[in-house]
Amino acid sequence: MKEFLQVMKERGYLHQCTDEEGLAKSPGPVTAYVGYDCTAPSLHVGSLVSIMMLRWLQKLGGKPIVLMGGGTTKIGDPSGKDTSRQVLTAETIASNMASIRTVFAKFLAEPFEMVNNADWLEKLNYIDFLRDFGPHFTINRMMTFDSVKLRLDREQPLTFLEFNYMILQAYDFLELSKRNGCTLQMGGSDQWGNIVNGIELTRKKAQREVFGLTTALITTASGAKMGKTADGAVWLNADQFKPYDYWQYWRNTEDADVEKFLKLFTELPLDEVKRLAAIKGQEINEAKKVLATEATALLHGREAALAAAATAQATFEQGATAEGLPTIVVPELKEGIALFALVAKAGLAESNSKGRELVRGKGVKLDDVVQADEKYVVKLESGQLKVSAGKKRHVIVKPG
RNA sequence: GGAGGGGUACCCAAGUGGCCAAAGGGAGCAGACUGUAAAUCUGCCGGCUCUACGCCUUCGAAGGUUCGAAUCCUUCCCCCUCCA
Repeated sequence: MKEFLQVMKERGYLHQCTDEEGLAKSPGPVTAYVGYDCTAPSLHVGSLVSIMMLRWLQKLGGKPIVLMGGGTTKIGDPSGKDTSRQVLTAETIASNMASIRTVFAKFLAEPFEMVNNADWLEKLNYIDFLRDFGPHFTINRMMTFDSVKLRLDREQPLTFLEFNYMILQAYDFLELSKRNGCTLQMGGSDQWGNIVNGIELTRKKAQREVFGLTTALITTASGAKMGKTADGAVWLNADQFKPYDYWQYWRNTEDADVEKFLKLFTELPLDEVKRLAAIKGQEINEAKKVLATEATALLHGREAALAAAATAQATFEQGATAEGLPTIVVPELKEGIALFALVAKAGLAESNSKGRELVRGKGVKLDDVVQADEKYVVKLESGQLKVSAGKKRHVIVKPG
């Protein structure tokens, strides 16, 4: 356990821990869990930090539990949010959960526990639950937690439904400590309050000493939250975010973040990380490529990572029309199609109007040549053409 | 229940009868510079198409006044502050 904490600290995961010394002294393999929402069909890179923690835990002999919030997602966590979450249907939650599961199989070795809190939360009887657990939570105390306080301070409504979320999450911890001998809950810093509640409840109801550990919210050096790109969130599921795009995401890391990300999102030894991070100027791009390949390999496998790296190299460094770029068949090419329409067809712009704007703004290249006339007619009987929007988005189009 | 203040585009925020698809900022996209980085500068930035200065939808909701309303009137909904 000591070793795990050591790694957490060295690699920059650790933000707060309820009792570091106590946790370090835990005998035997520690069982720890992280809870995940099922609000979307995929997790995004924001969740990656905690997934990596579970991975490290397992590598170092601990037992990771992945808790799927099938029950709590029906309530909606108010932490860090200004407005209530939209209520999802049970079907949506179930299908999201199934989709999210696949990611963990890539990061964790079998066997690992995966549980769904709907299994116990949905069995609860309201009156019994209130009587058993209600007395352990005071409103006074709950009002002091950030998730509640922030909402109130900002004069945003907090519904009773959401107010109950932290109680249910606390109950999860108690339940897991009983059924799985779980003694540690990990999560993002916004989960601190929820985690602390769980620890207290477990102590009161089960007389067990359990621990909490949080990570700092990971932001880029320029202060932006991680995980946003031109096309939205950086999803972990391959069907929503292609390995190549994932590789690109890491490749585009800011200089100032390279070291931090290498530590958090790859498993390279620290001296190797240090060596890579020491590179200055243009050469730091080499470090970014390593970061991209290593991070992609963890999620999508080394083969996919290397393929992405090769595609990127061909596209950016040789200016070639690389394999691996998305290819779209546009039959209209035979007849000739206006450039703005082609851009839209190729998925590089949302509509013809957007296509025009992009072309006018000198954002479109045909086989690496800028073509700023939106009405330029592209005609292609056979073969293929590379259409680029900006520097990073490329598509191959062919007539058939 | 009483008295005030407020609800504007993805977010913040101006606008208080025509010049308003609506200032400014942020975010986003593109360009320049670079290193597929950051910072900076420039352009675009409600939507759509036949790109016209055209059409459609927007200033909490519904009606009304007016040639014309985000702006005035009426009713309603929601939020905030103070009082009870």
